[in-house]
Amino acid sequence: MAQFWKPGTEKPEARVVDDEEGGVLFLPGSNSLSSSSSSSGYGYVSIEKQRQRLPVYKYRNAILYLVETHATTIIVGETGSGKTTQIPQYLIEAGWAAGGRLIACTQPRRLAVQAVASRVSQEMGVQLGEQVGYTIRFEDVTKQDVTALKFLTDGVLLREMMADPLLTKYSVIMVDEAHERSISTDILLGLLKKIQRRRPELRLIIASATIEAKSMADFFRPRKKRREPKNEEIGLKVEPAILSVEGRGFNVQINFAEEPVHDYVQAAVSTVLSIHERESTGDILVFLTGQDDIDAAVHLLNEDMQTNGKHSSGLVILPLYSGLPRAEQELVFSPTLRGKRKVVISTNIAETSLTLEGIVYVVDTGFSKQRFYNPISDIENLVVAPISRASARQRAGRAGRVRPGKCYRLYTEEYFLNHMSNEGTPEIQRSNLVSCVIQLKALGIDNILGFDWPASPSPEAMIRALEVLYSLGILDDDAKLTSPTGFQVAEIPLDPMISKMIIASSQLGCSEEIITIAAVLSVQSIWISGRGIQKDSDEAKLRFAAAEGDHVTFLNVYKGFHQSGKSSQWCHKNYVNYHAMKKVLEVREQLKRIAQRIGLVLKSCESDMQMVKKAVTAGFFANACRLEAYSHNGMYKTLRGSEEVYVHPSSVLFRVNPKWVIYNSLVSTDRQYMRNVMTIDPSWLLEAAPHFYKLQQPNLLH
DNA sequence: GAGCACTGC
Repeated sequence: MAQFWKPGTEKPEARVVDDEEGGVLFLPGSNSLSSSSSSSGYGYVSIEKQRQRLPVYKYRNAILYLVETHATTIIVGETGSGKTTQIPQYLIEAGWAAGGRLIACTQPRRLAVQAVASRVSQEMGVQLGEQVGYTIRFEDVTKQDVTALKFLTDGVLLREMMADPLLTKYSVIMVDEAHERSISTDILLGLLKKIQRRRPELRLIIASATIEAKSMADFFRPRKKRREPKNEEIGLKVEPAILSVEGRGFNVQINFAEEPVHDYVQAAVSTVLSIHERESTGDILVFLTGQDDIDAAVHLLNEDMQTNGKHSSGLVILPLYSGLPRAEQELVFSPTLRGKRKVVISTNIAETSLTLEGIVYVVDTGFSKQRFYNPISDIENLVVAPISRASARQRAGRAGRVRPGKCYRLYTEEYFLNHMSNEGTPEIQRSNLVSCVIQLKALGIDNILGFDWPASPSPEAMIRALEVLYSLGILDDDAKLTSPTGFQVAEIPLDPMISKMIIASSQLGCSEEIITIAAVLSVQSIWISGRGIQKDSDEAKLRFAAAEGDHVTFLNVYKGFHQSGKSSQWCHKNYVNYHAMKKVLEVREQLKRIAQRIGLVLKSCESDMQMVKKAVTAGFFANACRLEAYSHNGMYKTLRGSEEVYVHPSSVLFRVNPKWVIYNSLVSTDRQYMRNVMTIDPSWLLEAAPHFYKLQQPNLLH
């Protein structure tokens, strides 16, 4: 059997080990770290002890061995295993950051990056931003030549590849939460596999919470034809290694519905009441699909408390979704008072992004809202759809964080076993691909259809993305990035249609204004909304409303905000979201820096809104619509696909219904609503995209 | 007169 080096400060030597089993090594609890050797005080020992109690600790040597001897190591670790905070430290201790090299650990979310980096720097007893640092958009807390371990979002690592396509400064890259299969994780995995061929010494660690490790291993296993002789030469195994680390969650008892449930909101409410009546103390977490469902459930529970107080007294009912104002969101983290039971009614935000302590009961309706993309109509839709078994397990796990818990699934076991999919569809197969195609093109990957994806998007979606980018003048006849437009668009971290609008504004002399509009469009909403203040906020909005539509209205709001000295009171008074405006300022500054770097002209057109509108049209001509001549209910048809659409009631052009408009995006509910709408002169469409309109349908614009 | 699951550069 293999011999192991003593963990310590020296980098382990590469060694070839007889391993007939084929790469998978499982080695529980046989090693010990000489922990006392470097203890320098009580606090340090205590942290060291804590570290050793984590389940991942007993795999320390096994993990280091696998990383040393395998190009790719896949680690399946349940929540609480400690993999995210410990493995990067093991790598440092083993010398992977020696000689000025860097260790990277990616996360899908900004908050996770900050939290983990801060935790790890504490454990190592170093100042955050020195040896341990992090990088997220707008924030680079690292120090050149000092930082050895860097946490970052996978999106930031993708951006870094544009400057350094082989990521040469990294010796090990750990991709965490790979099971979530976000678009940027999937692109990153595809690219890292490519990098491995050019940089055989690079080590990858793919960390995932679910057992789909096998399909991940299949992905990273090189095709038989082109075996990697280079790797074999340096004693590296190309076969990915897989290692499982148990978690530290408590047992969760699963209860299924006996019969299929018809009204899941009502069923969720009854389940909460019966838990409250029959079960011992402990908070309840309910998973619903969206704001509508959640408000309805909150209402039903409150009603019950009033009419039937006996059953529901002592319940503290708290909604939770991302659109909720920050202060209300934070209520879910406040400790439960004695004799009270907290009921958090949440969207999927509590499945991954937020972790609630004290949850003992989970009610899982089996549904969530998911994005789907139709490449034929080029429309993204948000639909309520059944979750996957992996999601259901994740939801149930939320009940076992503090003590053994219970999960109530509002669907039958038969349904769970025979009708739920094992894993959800990866995001890349449910999305518009324009941004992702641009990123790959910018990295010199021209054959998009032949790219080795962890999960391939449909050819229809890829072709549609190529068409859209061609019509925007970003790709040429050979599907290569155009110069300079295509290369400039790739540098701007926004949807290509918005980037195109910015580039056009540089030529039209209104880039200051357009960059403001781009920044506003990239935040969720700059308005404060909510029940009870609707009328007031609508009235406030009218103070800024421009006849040209929402885009120019945004300019008015920004101007007012700027003149007020960026005051939060001004925002409050005008029903404008102060946090959103601060984000607008940040994005705006970043866009200005990028614009200057790629040679755009920063210039204001003062009050010439015609230029602003032409620039918007240059990016969004494909979203042009005409009011139906005999329509009395404000029905529009898109010029491109004759889809029936309406102005969204939140738009300043609602009920104004000008004949010609373009929109920024569509939301589909019972109708398709255009969000962020602007009036246009139809002749601009031919000007902006002659090939797109004139050639297609010559009589369209009359 | 309606609504935005969740991220990210």
